[in-house]
Amino acid sequence: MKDAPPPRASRRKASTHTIHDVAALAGVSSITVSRYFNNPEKVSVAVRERLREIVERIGYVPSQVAGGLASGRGRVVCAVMQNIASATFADLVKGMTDELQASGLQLLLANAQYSQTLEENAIRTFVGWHPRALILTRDDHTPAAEAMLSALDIPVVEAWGFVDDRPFHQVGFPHAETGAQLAHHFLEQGATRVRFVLPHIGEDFRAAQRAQGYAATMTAAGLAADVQVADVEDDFEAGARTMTALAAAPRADRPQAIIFANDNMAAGAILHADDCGLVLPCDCALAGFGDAPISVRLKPALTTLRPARYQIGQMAARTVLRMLAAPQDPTPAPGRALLPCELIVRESSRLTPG
Amino acid sequence: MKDAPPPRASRRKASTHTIHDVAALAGVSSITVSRYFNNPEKVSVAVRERLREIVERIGYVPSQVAGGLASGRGRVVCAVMQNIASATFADLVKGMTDELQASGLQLLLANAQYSQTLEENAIRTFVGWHPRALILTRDDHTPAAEAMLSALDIPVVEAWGFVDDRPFHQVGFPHAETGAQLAHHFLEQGATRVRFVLPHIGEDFRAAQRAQGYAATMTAAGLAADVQVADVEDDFEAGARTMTALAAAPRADRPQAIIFANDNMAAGAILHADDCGLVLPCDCALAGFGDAPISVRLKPALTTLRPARYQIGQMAARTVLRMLAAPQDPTPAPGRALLPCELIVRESSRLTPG
DNA sequence: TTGTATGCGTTATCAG
DNA sequence: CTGATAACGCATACAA
Repeated sequence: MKDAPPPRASRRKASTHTIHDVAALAGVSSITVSRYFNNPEKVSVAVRERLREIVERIGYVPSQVAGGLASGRGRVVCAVMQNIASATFADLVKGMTDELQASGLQLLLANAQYSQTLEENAIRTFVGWHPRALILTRDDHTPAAEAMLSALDIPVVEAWGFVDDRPFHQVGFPHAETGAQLAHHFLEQGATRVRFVLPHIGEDFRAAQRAQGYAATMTAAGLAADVQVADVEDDFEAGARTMTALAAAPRADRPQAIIFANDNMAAGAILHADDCGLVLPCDCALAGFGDAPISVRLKPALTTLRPARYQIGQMAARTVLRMLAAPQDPTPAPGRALLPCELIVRESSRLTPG
Repeated sequence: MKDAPPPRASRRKASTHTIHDVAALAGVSSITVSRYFNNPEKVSVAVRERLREIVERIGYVPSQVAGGLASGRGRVVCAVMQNIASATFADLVKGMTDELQASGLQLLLANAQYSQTLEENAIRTFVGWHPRALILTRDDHTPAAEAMLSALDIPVVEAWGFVDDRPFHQVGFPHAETGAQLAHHFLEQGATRVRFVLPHIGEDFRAAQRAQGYAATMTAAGLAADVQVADVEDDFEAGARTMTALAAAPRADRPQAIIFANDNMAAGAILHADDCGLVLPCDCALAGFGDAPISVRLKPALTTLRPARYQIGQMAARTVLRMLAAPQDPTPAPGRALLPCELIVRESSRLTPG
């Protein structure tokens, strides 16, 4: 038989109320307070009202940390983005938070800057938070990341892209196809020389996918694929330089149309064309990607593709919610949500016959 | 004397490794594993190496939830933003995450859409996460929110603005002053009729602060303050309509210069001026706010103010880190970091004499 | 340098 | 409808 251990110094932080404080004030046990928050209907109306008043008065808020530990299911969803400084990021995040908030789920964000390694690090960090679900924004991960994902045993959504044969939910659109779409748009108008301009030393692998779709379409049509990579970081400047170079080239060598990997490059081109003595779209037809707010205001207005950014974020979150609400389905078939990426035809892409 | 209670069903989730699994595999006690993560130097090199191998092999990641609960200090910093869809949001968030990440702190974000009530809700939610610090992006809160903030007893940073006599750390710049700065810019050129155009039914209270600074300057100069509010949501459209109205007004009634509350409105105006038969800046000088990437490319290039967005996010995070690193200072004087908001003078604001 | 005992604030289980 | 008890996974205090 052991002696009673000596009392130890307590580490209670006096500054915060606990469920026990509320229980004591109400003259009930703490589990009743727990139920008041999680299953109010299982608490009598009288007690409920008393608790409501006390909680209100002392400003008690249940600890997500303790609750998450005890229940084994925290209220956290994690998302790894690729470019936290882009408009795409903002719209996706808004879509996700708007949708998750109502369910009391907290979104944790990380930035991978288009890097597989940074994505792996982010996932590793997130694992420590025991999230209920994970939202990723690419479909090619490091082997280590793939291993963690399958070991996690939680819903995983790959948003923004849309590919086949993945073990995870897909919410987005096929990027290569959008490149093909723009190529077709020009081929249908009779173009034979169409160029694709990628941003500087490509971090953005989606842009590269669009370029591939373009190239495949050109090749299939028996035409030459002409993919160029910008030599400056700034997208506007890159577009402007493309125009300068175009004006300097002999007319016969010029492409009849240029597809820019994003609207910023195209805008830079349009705003600089006049300085180069080029008249758009006569001297060269243009298209972009992303439907930036400014694009419709440019002269000529920019033809572009409009991805459903907000809706993709929203749908990714909905997919998560659906999976969490569903009964314990062991390995459900991954959901596939194909969201629109609409071709917006404006003046800039009108090809001059001949 | 009571009977031994019957054994209860365990709720262990088999799917995740714990610190005990690692300890068992290494033949040490679990506290040693805990130390390996938190104070590696207190563990012998031999054990350290063994643990490193095991952790790597089974892919163990410490639970932030359990750790946070046990230590009473989770690795969380919370931030309430005002407009999650804006470029400002993206830059601020990037500055904060870049800075916090190295310290292993996780940033939790919420969106308040310029609403005090939504901010209060967000703070209430965050309280449940027991964050180490809180970053806000306004300085006027509801009484309830103020009450929670003082009860929290953690560092609170108010970022983006910069006001006096607040109990919390300030990181940003005084917005009213920037409005005054633009007003002066035109007054110094001899302007007497300067207009300020606010975006539609103002959610953005910062824009209103800039307008106040403008108005005060005009009044002080003995001139009339002329603040107009856009009648459409879309900023580009609002700017365009401003030009249309300007062209329709008799020349003598026209302002000599217009300050737009943001660059998007100014861009809309510049892109539409030609359609109205207006020549800028001769017919009217223009200025904006925010230094959008496109602004320098416009014809004429747009005069604007360039707030140090990324640096404000970074400095807000640094302030948090500094406070957390500092010893238990009970109520330190709030820090005050005044970050630059630079006037970028370009062609659009050149006033035509006479 | 390592281990033991205890508690963080909440919820799951089982009993009334 | 309510309550007693034992986890949840880890870190702190203290002892060896």
